[in-house]
Amino acid sequence: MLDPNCFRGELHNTATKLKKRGFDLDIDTIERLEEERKTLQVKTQELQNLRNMRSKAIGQAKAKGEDIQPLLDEVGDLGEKLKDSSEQLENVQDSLQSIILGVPNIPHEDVPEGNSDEDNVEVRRWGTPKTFDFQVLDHVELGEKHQGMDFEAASKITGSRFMVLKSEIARLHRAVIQFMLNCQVEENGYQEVYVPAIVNQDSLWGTRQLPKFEGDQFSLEGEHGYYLIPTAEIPLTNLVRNEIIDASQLPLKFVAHTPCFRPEAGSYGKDTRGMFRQHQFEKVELVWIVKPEESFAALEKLTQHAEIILQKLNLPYRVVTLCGGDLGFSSTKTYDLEVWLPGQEQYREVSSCSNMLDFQARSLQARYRDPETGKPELIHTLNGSGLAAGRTMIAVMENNQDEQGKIHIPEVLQPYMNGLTVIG
RNA sequence: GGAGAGGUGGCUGAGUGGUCGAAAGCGGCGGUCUUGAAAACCGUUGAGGGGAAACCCUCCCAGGGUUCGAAUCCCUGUCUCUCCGCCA
Repeated sequence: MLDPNCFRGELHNTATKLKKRGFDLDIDTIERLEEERKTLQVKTQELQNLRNMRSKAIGQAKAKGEDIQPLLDEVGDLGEKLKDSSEQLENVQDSLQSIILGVPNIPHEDVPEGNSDEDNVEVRRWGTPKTFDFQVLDHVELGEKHQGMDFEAASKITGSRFMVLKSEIARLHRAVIQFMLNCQVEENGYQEVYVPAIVNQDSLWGTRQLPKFEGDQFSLEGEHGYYLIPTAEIPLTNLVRNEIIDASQLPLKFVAHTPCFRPEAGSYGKDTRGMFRQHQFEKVELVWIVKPEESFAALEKLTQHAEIILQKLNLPYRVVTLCGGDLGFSSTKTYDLEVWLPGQEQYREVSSCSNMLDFQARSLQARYRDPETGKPELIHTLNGSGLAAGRTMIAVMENNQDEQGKIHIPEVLQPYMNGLTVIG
């Protein structure tokens, strides 16, 4: 959530900045509620002060053995008034809060104008899409050719948007994950973390999937109010919830491999073919916890760390900056990595790297102690996929096929395939 | 799953319904002493919020309740620990 001060003196400025992402701030309502809040809060606190003083006086009188009855009479209807006032205050604060919780992060000034992914701006390209002098197969055809993908089995076992992988393809999938994880741990200095794939509501509030995006998670039956994670960003970022971190510990760089679960509501008819968009998929996630002044430099590094994976796999890709309208709720700036898929003849998303500034940290109450002032300050959080495993595997399959439909294993993956160089 | 014990500041750990936001110790910071350091000694040191300000409010796991007044009493939840059972 945004700093409450964004809704006081800064209100009009905030509203202007939010327009970039197509968000309309209800200025009039906020101004009215703020006014009421101020009056009621001052009044309530005065009454509390009065109560505290009276109670104290009663305590002192009793200690001296004096008669406290006159003092008790004096209290009168103070309790009623206080209750009344604090209830009103609570109502106003709830109204304000529910507005504020629905307000997304302010886009960074670098973020391009625009409404949809068509307005995203390409930053750079790496590699050149190979030209094939034969009819390329997409990953579904390749997978079925090698008896490595069984979508019918998956829909029998569960339903649509699930998959069964077998044999070398299943192993290739695992190889991609191991490779990515090892690379981030051994070469880029990440701390490997194993986390729960089921989280409680507090964690979802912390990273702001709740209250606004309840429908984007699978919730579990039972009295716990648990959810399946749509991304490891949630458990990883919540590691620092309610913590005051020593400045010397920063930056924290976490990497984890987890399954991710997404209902994909609202994407009917989109990417229905193959394993591009699934209800369950594997992902290696990168999360940084940094000092505020370091977060934009961190975003560049984090993005590079995701890119290195694609480079080592020799997969052509491009990097785009998301425009205001395409930006995620909590992000101030996001780079998407899009890998070339010969089967679709287009660049498709395999990673999304975002700087959340203090937007999540505020609801997480995640802070560090500033050595200068000795005071706790909100940290900044960042996250990015490094990378989505299934989509990366698709790209490996499609980009490394030959005329016979054989899949050539990239060198860096061969050690994870027991030395296998080609499938088929 | 059954039985019991507990959750207090950065940490350990006291706390009788009434100046308790909380003793003490450790740690941190500042100082005295020292050529320097250590030791010793002295001082200081929780978080969040409101208000133009003086100053005030809230917070002792969470949420309710009792009371003029709750860290302290009651209820519910939650987590941790110990024992038993079960188990990968």
